[in-house]
Formats: sequence, structure tokens, C-alpha cells
Amino acid sequence: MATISDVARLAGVSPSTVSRVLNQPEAVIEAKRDRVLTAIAELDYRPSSAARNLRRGSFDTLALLVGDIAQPFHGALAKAVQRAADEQGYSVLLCDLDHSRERLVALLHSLPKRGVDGIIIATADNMNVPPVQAALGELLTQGVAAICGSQSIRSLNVPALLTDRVAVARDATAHLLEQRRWPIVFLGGGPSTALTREARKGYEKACRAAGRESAELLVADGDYRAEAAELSIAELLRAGVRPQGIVADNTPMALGAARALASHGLAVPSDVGIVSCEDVPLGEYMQPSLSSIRTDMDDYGRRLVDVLVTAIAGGEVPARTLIPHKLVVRGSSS
Amino acid sequence: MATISDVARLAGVSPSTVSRVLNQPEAVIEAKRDRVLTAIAELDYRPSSAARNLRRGSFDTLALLVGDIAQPFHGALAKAVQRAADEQGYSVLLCDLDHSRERLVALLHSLPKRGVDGIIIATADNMNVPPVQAALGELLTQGVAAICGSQSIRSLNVPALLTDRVAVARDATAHLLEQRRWPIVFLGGGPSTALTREARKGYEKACRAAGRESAELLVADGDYRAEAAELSIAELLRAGVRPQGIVADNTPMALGAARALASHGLAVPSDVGIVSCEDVPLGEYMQPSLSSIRTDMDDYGRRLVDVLVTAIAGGEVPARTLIPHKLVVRGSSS
DNA sequence: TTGTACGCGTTATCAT
DNA sequence: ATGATAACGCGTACAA
Repeated sequence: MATISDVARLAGVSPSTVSRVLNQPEAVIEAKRDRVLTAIAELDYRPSSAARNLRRGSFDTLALLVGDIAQPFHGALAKAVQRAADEQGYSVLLCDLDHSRERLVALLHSLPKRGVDGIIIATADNMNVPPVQAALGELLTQGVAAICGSQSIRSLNVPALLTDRVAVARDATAHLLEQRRWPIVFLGGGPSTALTREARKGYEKACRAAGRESAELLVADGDYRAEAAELSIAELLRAGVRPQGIVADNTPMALGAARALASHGLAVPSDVGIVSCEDVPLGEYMQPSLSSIRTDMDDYGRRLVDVLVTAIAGGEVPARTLIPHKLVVRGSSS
Repeated sequence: MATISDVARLAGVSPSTVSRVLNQPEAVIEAKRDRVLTAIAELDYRPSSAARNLRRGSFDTLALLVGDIAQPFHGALAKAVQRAADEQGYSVLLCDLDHSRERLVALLHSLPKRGVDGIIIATADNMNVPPVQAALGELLTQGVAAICGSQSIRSLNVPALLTDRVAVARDATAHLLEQRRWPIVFLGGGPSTALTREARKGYEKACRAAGRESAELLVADGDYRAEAAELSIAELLRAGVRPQGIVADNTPMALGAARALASHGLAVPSDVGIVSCEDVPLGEYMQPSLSSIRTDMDDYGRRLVDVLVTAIAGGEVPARTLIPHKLVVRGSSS
């Protein structure tokens, strides 16, 4: 493992000159610069990140915290983030929260000394609770930048980049309403999560715009998981409800709902239309292919990284950025 | 940010003693150890990973290289690996190869100085080509440990942990044969990849064991992607072939095949049975739910990390570990 | 424009 | 059992 001194010796210059060639090339006269670069190539020298990190106090590393990396949406997000980070010269530390709040708090506590410049938090789990806010606040004071995907954090200066979840659910619902499907069930993640509350608001908005009464609305709790969604919809069906449309807040719930419908002999899309508020890579290949609200993941990943990198550099960043979305109509609703 | 000296001062000892309390507690007398621990808690001191890394030359970090993190199987793998690594005190650097050989080579080249102790390579793309082998060999000489999921690397001492792909495909095929389905198509990733060659061997083995002639076998190339698989199967159908079973080497291809069948009016499982050689989290919730060969991901992740950590520590590790698999029969084949 | 000297925070060696 | 000291490899004031 060649060090900077080895390069310096071979090039006949001092270590600081080598360092300059790497960090401010224009400050070194061309002849010497070339000698140094040759020596670097010769020895296949690459600076030790450890030494560099210690000296500079930065790490060229971002942490990506996701609720559950095994979920297809998060996988797609991780891919986009990793690629964008790579383009900016950053590595990505993957942290799976497994939907555990304890784990989130523990991570927020341990990350500052794990060597990351910034973190991206992408979980649907509610972060507006005291322990999380406290841990996040402390992380910020330690000089680690943070941004949030999918939710805003109250009372803390953490930029958020997210889709307008009210609009997303509204568009999904409106699409089914246009087809004169009724009743329509909103399948969310339970009343406690702030995220579902927004989506539910969008659902209600669309229904009211179509002239429906509050009493007619149907809300089911699928806990963001396929299993729970299946049970929840099955229960509804057993109770005699006959929905013609389902708006699922994420894809696993849409699949769970589809299975419940199938076991009750209901066909998609002829009997019931389904739309997911979240697009996933294989959605097109599910059967029937899944109508969903799509956001451009490459763009999303790039924006997340851009904002975070700007924040790390101490630049000004918008407190809240809305990511565009659009409806993709597929077989489950047509 | 408290440093080790701050702690030492507060506890009235030398920095060395603080370091010892952290690294070999039994070497410090209890009274002093307590004072130090109190001071640590008081200041919320956590050692700087950068300094520690520089001094020790190790990083408590593993890199996970995956072919495509957006694919559900890789997501599940990443989750398992991350969890296991966490249990052992390691962080995980996520590197998405995006199926690019150039990217793989570039990563193998840059990872040694990015601060990782070891790497896990989990890609179906063939690694037995000179540029990859050379880059990997060089990485090993730089003191970075490496292990491989899903394929062995010839002529290099890289331990592999994988399922017996011949047996996996054989079991999948045999399952369809038992139901007297014939002909059966093997849907793989093209003749060039070593992985598919193994799976294909298993398919042929099962067919021959059932008394089928080589001339009757059907092999299609789906390039491991849903789109290509759909085209490939559609072409077969247009050519007049009427398979009663499909063995897909991975899940996206199984979904692609299912869609091709559907557009030709063929029903799964009544007309055609499908089995995937790879189990994914939502497989149970696809429609019809997908029969597949399952490996315990938690176990797999743990084994990968265990072996890698052992290798990092300089311990003896088996050159090749077979991970058990079992058939999970679901709706697509019953 | 270049080199010298120092320090980032930790741990290993050595002496006590 | 503990403390002083040096060194890990790099970047940067400062001096030249």
C-alpha cells in the first residue's frame, strides 16, 4: 500500500506537493504535477480514506435509512440513491430500520461517530415522536446533515423531499371514480401514522368532489403489509361490503387486497378496480398489472442526494420539496 | 464532540487508560474503570471511527455488491446481510452493480481505499472473466477479504456460499413433472452465464430421470429480466409450442412468462404450471401465488457475514458452502 | 511555488 | 496496573 510519502519520494518532491496535486492541482507547476501524477500511476497510489477522514473531519459517505429494504419500493429508492451518491463521489451506508423505532433511535445515536456526513431517512413510520426528534436533533448538533424522504419533521430543521400524498391519493381515487366505481375503499396503514392520514385526506377529497357523503366512505387498515391488508379486506367482504374500487397506500397492501378479492371470487378489474399509491419496478408484471402512482425514482434519488450534499456543504436548501407524480393506468383498473 | 483526552481529564487518568477501558476492560482496576465509564457517560463520549480506523487499519465495515438492489431477491438479501452485519458490529456499504461489469471492476479497484474490511459479492453476472478476476485478485492482495454469493470463482481463493443450483432447478422441474406436465420450458438467462448453465443442467437431469429425450427439451432465454422473458415465451407460443410447465431461473422472468401466457389465453396453473428458482418476499402475494425454491434469507445473510468476518480475522473458512433450499408449492403449480 | 512542521484522535509499545 | 510516547497517513498553516 503506497502512501503519499512513497509517491513524493518517487517524484522527487515533498508530500505536501503530492497532496496539492490531489487537492488543488492548479497550485502546482505543470512539470512537477506531471511527475507526481506519473508516480501516482506507477505506484497505483490512492489516498487512505481513514487518514483523509481523520484530517478533514468528513467522510464522503451518506447513510440511507429505510423502513424495510426488502420492500420493492425501498429497493428502487436505494438503487437511485446509491447511483446518485456515486456520481457525486459519495458512498452509501445501508441501514435497515425493520420498522423499529428503537433501531431508528439507536442508529441516530450511533451514526455521528460511524463516519457519515449526512443521512437520508426514508421510512413511512412516524418520526414525529419525542425520542426520535430528540435523537435527530442531537445528531444535527453533531454536524451530521439530515434530510427526510416521505415525511416532514415538525419542530426541527430537516428538509423534506416528498410527494404530495394528499394529491397522490386524490388522483388515485379520482381515477376509480371516473370509472363510476363505488364504493371505494381506502386501504391505509392505520390511523396512528401521519402519512396515512394525509393519503386518507386525499381520498376523502376526491370522494367529496364526486358528491359522496362522509358516511359512505370506507377506510380499512392494512398496516402497510400484505398479510394485514388481506385480512382487513377479507373482513370487509365477509361483512357484506361489496367495494368496486380499492385505493391502497402501498403495493404490498394492494397485493394483499387482490388476494382477498380473489378468494371471494371477485375479479380485478371487472368487479373491483385497484390502484396503488406507490409504483414498484415489477408492478407492470403483476397480474393483473398494477395501476399506480408513479414518481421518477432516478430523479428522486438524485434530488435527495443533491439536497443532502448541498446541506453538508453548508448551503441553503428548501425546507420542503414536492416530487412530481403521475398516474400510470394498468390492468388492475381498466 | 468529546475526545478521549476529555474523558481522561474528567476521570483523572491518562488517555491510554481510557483506551484500555474500551478495548481490554479487564486490564484496568475496577475503581478506575468505573470512574472512566462514568466520565464517558457524562460526556456522551464515543470514539472517533476515523481515528480508530487510521490507527488500527480496519474499518468495521463490509461492502455488499449486488447485481441490482431493486430486484426483490437482492432486497431480501441486503436486509439479511445488513442485520447480520449489525449484530457483529459491522456497517454495510451498499454498492449496486446495475449488472455492469465495468462498474464491478471499478468498484473492486476503488474499494480497498474506501475503507472496508471485506466484501460480499452477490451477482448472477458471470465473474469468471479475466478483468474481474484480476481486479478481485488485486483487491485480495491489498488485505481486503472477499466472499461470493451465488457463484464460485475459479482460480482464486474466494469462498463461495451458494445454493446447489443444479439441485434447485432439478427439484423445481421434478415438481412439475410429478404433475405429468409436459412439455416443460426452462427459462434461463442465456447460454453465456455460468449460473444458468448449472440450472439448466438440473432441468435436464430431472427430465432425463423422467424418461424424456434430449430432443424434447425446451430452453428459452429470458436474460433474467421480466421483459425479455415475456418476449421469449411469447415467441415460443407463436411458434406453436404449448408448454404445460415453466421453470424460471428467477422471479422477474417467472412474472414475464406469466404475462406472455395470459396474453395467449393460457391459464396458470390449469394450463401451465410455473415454478421460480428464487423465492421473494411478495411471491406468496402474486397472482397466482408463485411456487418457488426457497432459501432461508436470515440464515443465508448470517452465514455470509460469519464467513466473511472469520476470513477478515484470518481464520480458516470453507471454500464452498452449500445453502439448503426447499420447494414451496403455491398457486402457480397446484 | 514549494517544503517543513504540526496535529487530527486513537492505539500499541515501552517503561515504570 | 498505568502513563508517556510514538505513529497511523494526510492536509494545511507558515515559512522560505
